[in-house]
Amino acid sequence: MQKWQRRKDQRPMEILTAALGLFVRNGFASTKIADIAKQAKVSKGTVYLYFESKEALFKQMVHQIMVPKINEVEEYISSYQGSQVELLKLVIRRWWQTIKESGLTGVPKLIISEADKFPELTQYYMKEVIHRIQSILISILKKGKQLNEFSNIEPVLCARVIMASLVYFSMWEVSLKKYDHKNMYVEDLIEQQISILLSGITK
Amino acid sequence: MQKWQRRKDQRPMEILTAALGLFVRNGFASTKIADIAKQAKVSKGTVYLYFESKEALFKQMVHQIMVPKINEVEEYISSYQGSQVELLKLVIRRWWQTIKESGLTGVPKLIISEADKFPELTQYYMKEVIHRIQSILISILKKGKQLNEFSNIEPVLCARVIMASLVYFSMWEVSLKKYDHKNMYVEDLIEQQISILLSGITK
Amino acid sequence: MQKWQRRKDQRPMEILTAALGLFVRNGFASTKIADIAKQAKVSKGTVYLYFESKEALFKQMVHQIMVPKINEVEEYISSYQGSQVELLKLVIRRWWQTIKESGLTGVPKLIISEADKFPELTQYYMKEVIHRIQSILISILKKGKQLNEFSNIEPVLCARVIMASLVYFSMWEVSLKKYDHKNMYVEDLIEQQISILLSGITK
Amino acid sequence: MQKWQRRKDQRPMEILTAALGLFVRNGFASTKIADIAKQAKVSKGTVYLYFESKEALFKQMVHQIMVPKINEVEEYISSYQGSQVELLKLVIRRWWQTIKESGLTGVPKLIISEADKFPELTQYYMKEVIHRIQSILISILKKGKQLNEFSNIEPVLCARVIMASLVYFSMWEVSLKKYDHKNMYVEDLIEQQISILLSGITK
DNA sequence: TATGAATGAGATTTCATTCAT
DNA sequence: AATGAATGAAATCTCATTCAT
Repeated sequence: MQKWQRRKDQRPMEILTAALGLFVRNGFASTKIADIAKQAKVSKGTVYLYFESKEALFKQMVHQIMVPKINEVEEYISSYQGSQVELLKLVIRRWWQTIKESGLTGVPKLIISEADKFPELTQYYMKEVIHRIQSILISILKKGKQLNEFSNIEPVLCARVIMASLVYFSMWEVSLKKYDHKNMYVEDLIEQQISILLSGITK
Repeated sequence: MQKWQRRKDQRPMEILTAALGLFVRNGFASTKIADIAKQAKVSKGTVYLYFESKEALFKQMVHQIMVPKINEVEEYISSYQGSQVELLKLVIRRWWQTIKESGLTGVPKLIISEADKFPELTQYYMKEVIHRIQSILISILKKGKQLNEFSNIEPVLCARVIMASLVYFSMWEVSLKKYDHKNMYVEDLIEQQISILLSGITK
Repeated sequence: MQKWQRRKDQRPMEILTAALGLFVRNGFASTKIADIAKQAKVSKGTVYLYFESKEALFKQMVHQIMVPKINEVEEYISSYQGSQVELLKLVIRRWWQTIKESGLTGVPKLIISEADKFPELTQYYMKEVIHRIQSILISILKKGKQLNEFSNIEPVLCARVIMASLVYFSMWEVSLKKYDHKNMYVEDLIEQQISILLSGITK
Repeated sequence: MQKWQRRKDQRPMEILTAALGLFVRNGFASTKIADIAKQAKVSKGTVYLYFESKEALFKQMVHQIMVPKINEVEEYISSYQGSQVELLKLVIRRWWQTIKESGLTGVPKLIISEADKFPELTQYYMKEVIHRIQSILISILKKGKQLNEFSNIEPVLCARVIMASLVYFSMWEVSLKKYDHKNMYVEDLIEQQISILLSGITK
């Protein structure tokens, strides 16, 4: 009884975790409920015990797996004291660190791949993840400009340029890395990005 | 009022063009042959007259639509005379211009989404598109370093950072743009990217 | 003009001959009009110029290819003068010889395979081929019995037993021979059959 | 009023049995999965639950339905004590009896019709059925010759002549019988065959 | 609660037949 | 008369979902 109860509590997340990996690798349409069940070591029927449909499972997966992580960076950042230059470095490194530790590296690829199939989800993701990180970056850039730490850049555009490569790196990690002829690491790419960003490449 | 017309020469490309749009929007698995046929204004049977299977159609689409465009940037660049700084700007702007004019904006999204389903295609794309553009960037960066135009950056990593945002922008254009709360243009983002890249943001 | 006219006359039989080979090998349903057209070195459209449908083509094939051969054995036999024992041998050998020379070895297999798909055709074949040969055999056997050449056999049953192996041999030739571990010839089997039969039924 | 029942163990054989009847009547290509499903009183999907494809179903049908019957005649025969003449009669009668009781009358027609579509299956059938029965016949004929029961026949050829009519009779039963103008029985034909054979080969 | 056998709607694919050229 | 591109009805096969066990 006790054991079953515990299972009942854990099962949904086990299924969602299994689903995430498969959805990232194969996309929504190509991922079969049978595969998810197998990966989660339950039967197909059990998946339907916890989730109404494949679409509902997908949506809940994105929500439940992302929600608890969204505030993390924000909280970490807001408590920080120091120069905007250091803060900018911190945010960039922290994004990758968090996304990787949480096993969410594949989420951006998934959102971009399935955007038009799940518009509300995409809007949610844009609003709650992308735009919030961008806001953080914009506020750092604006403050840095005021404090004369940064040159005359356009914070809104600049924040998007920074996000662009960060999001791309996570997609590259799950999708193209294995087909790349060079053995590279996202960490190195991010450091290079920080370096270019902060110091510029022209003399 | 004819039931149909004989247009053996035009059909295949019309089908491929219809397919590209749908594959980019919906992905491989969610795109139905019936949709492609409808979009190309032919019957389902006609699609199979020119392509062996849905997979074969997908592969030919990527090949036939990409191959004629690959050399374009390369040729344009190789004929250029001027400073490496100007050349770098040129390459970046030209990439976007070419990809947009050719209607290939959606290809990167497609490749990343379907990478594991079509490994040979992904390798082909990496080798013939991504790595070739990267090589061009690397050679510009190396030459610029030698000529003292650029500071002490690492050309290989730097080229990838540049590619990262460029590739991301094209994915954003076809996938996330419509869900973005701000009305932005890739052209502006690219100019900002060039600006940051060339001048740096720290004083 | 003249040449075309000649073609117009020959085409139907060329198509029927091509069809016979393919129908025998692959059966009715698995034989494609495209295959027949290819084999006959015409286009699909041309097949429909001469035959209303695939079924009509099949029926005409059986009729036109068989009709001119049916009377041959009968005529040959009826003109023969000699003992019934010799006549019996003659009929048996002649059946195989005729069927082989006419390229009709595959017809029995075809009729048996497609009997229920083409009942009228099967009835026609039974009536015009099988039963007529059987009648010849029966009349020989009866006469032989009267003339005391043969022992006390039942002509009707005996004729069918003879036919059984003859028909089987032609099916074996086109269907199983190539999968047989021993390299055998129908001619030898027929001689053995004749030998058993005659020592079995002659006094 | 239940929508369906769980009958994992019985389903496969029910489907195979349904398939055998339809394949024998209509051939491989003309038999639709929908027909088999209907006959077996399951849905199309259920057929694919137990069999990978139509071809796989066909192959398994031939194997599973034939294998358990193959040894039956052999065992029955090997335990027999008596003269070779009696044994020969026994084998011939037993073949028909077994094939009929097992509902396998249609298998020879099927094999001959589809031989070239399923070469491995045909080889299997030749090796495991036809050649084994032939071996039994050959050994009886040889032994009978040694024991001076039989005249100077060629056992190998003779065995094939015997098989020829036996196999033909089973094809006739399922295919041509209903189009025959005389109402005959295989049993009578077999007795006639035995009668001719034995007076033909016994001394 | 958990299972996985059974279903059936809908996808891909085939191919006899038509008809513009 | 001849062609073969185009069609669409019908086949095979897939898989999300249901429900008897």
